[in-house]
Amino acid sequence: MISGKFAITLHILTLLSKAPEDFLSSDYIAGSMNMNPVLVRKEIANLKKNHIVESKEGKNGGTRLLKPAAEITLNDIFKMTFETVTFGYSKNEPNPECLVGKQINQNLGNLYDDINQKISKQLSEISLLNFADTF
Amino acid sequence: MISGKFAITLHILTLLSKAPEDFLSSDYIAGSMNMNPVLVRKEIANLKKNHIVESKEGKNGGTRLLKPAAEITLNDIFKMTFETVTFGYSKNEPNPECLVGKQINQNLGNLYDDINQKISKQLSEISLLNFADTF
DNA sequence: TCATACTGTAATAAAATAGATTACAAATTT
DNA sequence: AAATTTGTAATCTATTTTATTACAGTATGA
Repeated sequence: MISGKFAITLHILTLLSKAPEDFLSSDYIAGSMNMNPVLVRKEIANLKKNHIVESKEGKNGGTRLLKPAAEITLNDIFKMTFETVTFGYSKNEPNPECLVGKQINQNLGNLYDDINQKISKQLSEISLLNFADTF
Repeated sequence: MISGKFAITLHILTLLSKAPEDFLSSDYIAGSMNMNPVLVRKEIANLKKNHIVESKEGKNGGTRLLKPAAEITLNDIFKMTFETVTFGYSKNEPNPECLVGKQINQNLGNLYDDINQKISKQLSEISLLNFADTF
């Protein structure tokens, strides 16, 4: 299983980018995604922490982008919703008596680092605007 | 969360590659990984389905590689343990009345396809032998 | 000013997935 | 024949993800 944070966040931002002046409510956004508004607000909290959006409380409140969609890359979104891509580690500590067990996590980490660099490069070449324009 | 299938399978194969003549038991392998032998046998079942290893039942039985470690790529392992890399989809069907909701999964899928191509290319350039040689 | 409509956030529950364990039949070796 | 190992099903436990409930705080505007 993989958490839907990236997909949810990108969905939120796509909606916001389509109406950059307006404050959209978490309820409206949740309606487009068919999910609970509280979860939307949680992802928005993360976006705020990263200075991508601002929110206004109270009646007619909601959330809007803090900067143009052209200046937000999918890599920015990736970084704030995943630490890294990994293909996983074994859950338990491997046996340190074993040559392979002793080093496997280090070597997997190196491999995953390389992959992440490539993914980040690719995602940094796509802006939110690029993505939103495909709708 | 992400399943450890890739990491577990790669660990198994690394061990097998270090003793390509011998049949290693699931119990021995599980010892190196500090995990349950039944789970090891399940991943081995997957490897057998993909003609990467063969097993022998009975006393002194176990598993060994069917082909040289140089001829197995990390992409082969990736393909048999993950369908694809995704950064996830929202769990629920999005709202088909919404322009964004209607298309989001398609557009995410396209993005993920592009990423998978790059990852596959990168992984196909690393053989099991290459990986095992770093131990 | 007061009802309304929002956000923010904590606490808890439910659902889904991953991993561990148990059990035992079948196969092979010695 | 005894011992060892795979193969696999069934079940249980742990962990993670998602949903829900609840409510305090804030802004709007009639």
